Amino acid sequence: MTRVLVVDDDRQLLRALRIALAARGYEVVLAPDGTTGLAAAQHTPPDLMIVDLGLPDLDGVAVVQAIRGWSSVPILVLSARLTEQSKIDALDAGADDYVTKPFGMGELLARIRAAMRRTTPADTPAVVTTAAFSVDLAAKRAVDAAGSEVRLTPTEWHLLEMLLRNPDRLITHQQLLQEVWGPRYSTETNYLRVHMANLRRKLEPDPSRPRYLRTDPGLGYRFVPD
Amino acid sequence: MTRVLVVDDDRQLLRALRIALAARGYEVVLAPDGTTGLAAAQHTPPDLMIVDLGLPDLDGVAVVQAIRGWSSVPILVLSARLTEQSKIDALDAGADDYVTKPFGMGELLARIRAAMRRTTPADTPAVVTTAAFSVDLAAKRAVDAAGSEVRLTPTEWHLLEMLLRNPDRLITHQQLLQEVWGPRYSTETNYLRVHMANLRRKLEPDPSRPRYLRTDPGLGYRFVPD
DNA sequence: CCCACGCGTTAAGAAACCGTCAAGATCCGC
DNA sequence: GCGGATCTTGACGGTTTCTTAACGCGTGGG
Repeated sequence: MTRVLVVDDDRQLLRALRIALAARGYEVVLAPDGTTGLAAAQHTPPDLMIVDLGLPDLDGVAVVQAIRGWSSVPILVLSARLTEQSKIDALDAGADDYVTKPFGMGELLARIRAAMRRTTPADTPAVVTTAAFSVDLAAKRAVDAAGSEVRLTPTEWHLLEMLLRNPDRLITHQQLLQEVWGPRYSTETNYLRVHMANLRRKLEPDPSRPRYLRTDPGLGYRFVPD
Repeated sequence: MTRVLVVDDDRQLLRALRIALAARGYEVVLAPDGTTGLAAAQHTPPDLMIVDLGLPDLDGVAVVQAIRGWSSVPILVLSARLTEQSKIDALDAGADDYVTKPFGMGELLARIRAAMRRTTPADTPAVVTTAAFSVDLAAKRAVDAAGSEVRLTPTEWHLLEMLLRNPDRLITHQQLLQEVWGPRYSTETNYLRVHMANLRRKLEPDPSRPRYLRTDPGLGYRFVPD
């Protein structure tokens, strides 16, 4: 899922953006000031950032420069400032686009789509490797220890991704079912057993004795790295 | 030198742009209408395009769509129109940015720099060769193993380019549909099946058993090099 | 000891998806 | 306008994937 980080101190705008973006299937992370925004960008790297120029602590341009020091994530700058120079400064600091308040939500969403469209190339490796298999979550590619390709179905990818993104952490039946099948299926633990068995058959050295995809009886599953 | 193609019918604006861009070291090509602009884009492929929405012959959106059929050159749209929908349409047609008239020359230049900054670093090899075919993405030329030329349609080029630029990497249905047909078509997986079949018939040694353009059922397609 | 329960395993039918084809519709140059 | 190329659209059968149900196994409690 595409993650969007919004850095803005206008609570009303934050709320509107969260609703509009979530409705389009984006994952939304909010930050009320520059410091929090920079921390969030490091902690949970977003696929796109929206930054207000008028922040309470740092200047928006400073935030853009700080991000550009280590990331090439698309940045969309918002501002109520009308001067041309502020636009030039923001764009030359490394912003990808500049939108003047007030703006229409439809336009902002279209600009987000335009920015996302440009960032397909091999950016995030997102590779998890163990002694028995190696999985590239971004490329949706899995290979076993011998190096031959392993084919996984959509459901298997979805399950595996949740587990691999949370190494050593228990993921409950409910969490898995809600994420993969939706909120109505939180009791169908049958599905989990079947698909986990398929995953193990494809990835575990000894499927009947899982080494990496472990069961926590009565609770859920977890991925245990080497 | 960076070549900029400006498509606009406002003589005064053309003149101002030519002077301002030339002063910054850009090579400038001017076109007074959409037809001339499209011809110029084919004849002398620019590194960036500036297109006015209100052209005498074609709609600017149509020009953007036509360009996007075979090229991913950055496109900056100019317009005096104020409606939000016209911005959304232009951006979704494949434009990279939208600037409302009247605008400051400094802002336009900053937006040009921002657009150029995004494209320059990630230049992928323009020629992809396998045992069965060889494709020159820049020259839009494909030849089979025997060396005879293969004719591909604009849609086929667009699809093939996305796959070839991301070897071994899965490209989802959504990504392909959004890139080639626009965000409104993200459910028309029918299109993909038809055009992928055509591509395979033209490029694969055994089209019914794809070796290079592979299907990941339920997910998307990927290009697997030798 | 027996039973209830959760888990892993398997297999078969249902559903979704894919490749293929061909008939319109549309767009293009001439 | 005309004719060719390209794209859209709908239908069909084959394949993959998902769902569903049944069974075996081990554990722990009665």
